[in-house]
Amino acid sequence: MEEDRKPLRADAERNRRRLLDAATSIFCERGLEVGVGEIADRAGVGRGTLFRNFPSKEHLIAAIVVERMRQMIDRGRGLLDAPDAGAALFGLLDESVGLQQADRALFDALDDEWLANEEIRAAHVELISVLDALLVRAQAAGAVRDDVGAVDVLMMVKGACEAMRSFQHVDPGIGARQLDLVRAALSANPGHLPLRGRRPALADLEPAAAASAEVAASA
Amino acid sequence: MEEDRKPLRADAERNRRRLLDAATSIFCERGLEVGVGEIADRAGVGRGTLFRNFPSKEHLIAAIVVERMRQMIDRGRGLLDAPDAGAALFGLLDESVGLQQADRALFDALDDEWLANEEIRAAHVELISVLDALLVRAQAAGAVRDDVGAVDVLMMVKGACEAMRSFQHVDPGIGARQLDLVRAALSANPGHLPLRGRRPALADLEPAAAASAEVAASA
DNA sequence: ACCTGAACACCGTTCAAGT
DNA sequence: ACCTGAACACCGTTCAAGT
Repeated sequence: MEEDRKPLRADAERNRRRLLDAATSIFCERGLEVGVGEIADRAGVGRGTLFRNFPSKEHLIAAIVVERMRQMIDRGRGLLDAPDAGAALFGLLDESVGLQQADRALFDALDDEWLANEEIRAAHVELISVLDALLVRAQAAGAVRDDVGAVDVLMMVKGACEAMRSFQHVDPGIGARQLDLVRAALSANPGHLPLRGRRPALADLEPAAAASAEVAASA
Repeated sequence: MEEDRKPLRADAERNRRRLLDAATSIFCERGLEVGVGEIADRAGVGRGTLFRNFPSKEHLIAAIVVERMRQMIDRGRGLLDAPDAGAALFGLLDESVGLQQADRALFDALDDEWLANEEIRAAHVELISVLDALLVRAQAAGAVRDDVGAVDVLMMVKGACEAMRSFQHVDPGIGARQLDLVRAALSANPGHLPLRGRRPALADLEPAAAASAEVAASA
């Protein structure tokens, strides 16, 4: 579950970092569709080296996304014993959205298919479990309604990020505003109507059983 | 502002429809990255015909998105004189999310760059103005808080759609649940904290002044 | 072990020839 | 006017040769 990969030769490790850094800055500047050639150039390595470290362009992007998620995870862990549980949870969400605003289109890259990626799913599970810990504390403190789960929260935040991405050029404050709406939805406010469906559980995030079931059904 | 294009020869018009239909079903079945060749084949036309009707693959996708948005716009107009203003607004949102769930990844395709597309921006403006009309009625009826605008609502719905796209395979009910959270955020509930930023206005959706300003700044 | 860049394959797009 | 499909250009990926 931790951040160790099989150890690489010193120069290989350095190249991996250079590629990650070059890709991060280029993607943030100009979006996800810049060519891999340019990335290899900026990193100062050959095209082949990129594909030695990352099986495909998508895997490279995934690695960057995982780094971003790890930042959130670490920050979340640091907030686990903050005095004000509600402020801790919403503070993390604010920071996440802020991070997203600085970059451009990275967090967004998390559709169906990306969850097939082993690393991304692992990071997702970790992130949700940290979020869950923060959420439970906030609920115990009476700052958040009891009928929501960490997956609900993550979904709303991802939604806010996505929405922000579309409209931040027309209103840079839209991210913070959307987050305030998320907060309103999650507040422990009497008079809230009950939610449809059931409270999502951590166990739901297992390997893509849906996909294999679908294949079986079509046979 | 209306749905008339310069009239085409009968066979051309028929080919355009065939391409739109073929693309819609193929994209829904297998996602946005299927080749244009396959679409032309299913439509029963040559590759070149596709590019005669749509300047690029992106424009083809945009045309489909516009059709979807027009469906929402028409449905919204039909709800303008419904007796229960609150139910009308949230009913439309529910239908929109349902539509999204049936398809796969179409509505989602609305990032920054897409708004540069003239047709999409026009449809967006229309959609928001209908949403605004429904929203104002719902607010007058006391069903929705007064400090939100149509853009806020659209952002939250787009967020819910996006979130749903990531997790509907693990929990098909997530869309309805997210919408209930949106409803909770928008409800006229005393005890809601004030929102950061200002209430977005319709006038904000003007041509991409941000982009040209950016270009000017870099000179 | 790892690096390199020329070569390959694939796919969006164009265009000369046809109706 | 519009259609067609072979040809082009571009970009992700591979691999034989090098260190």
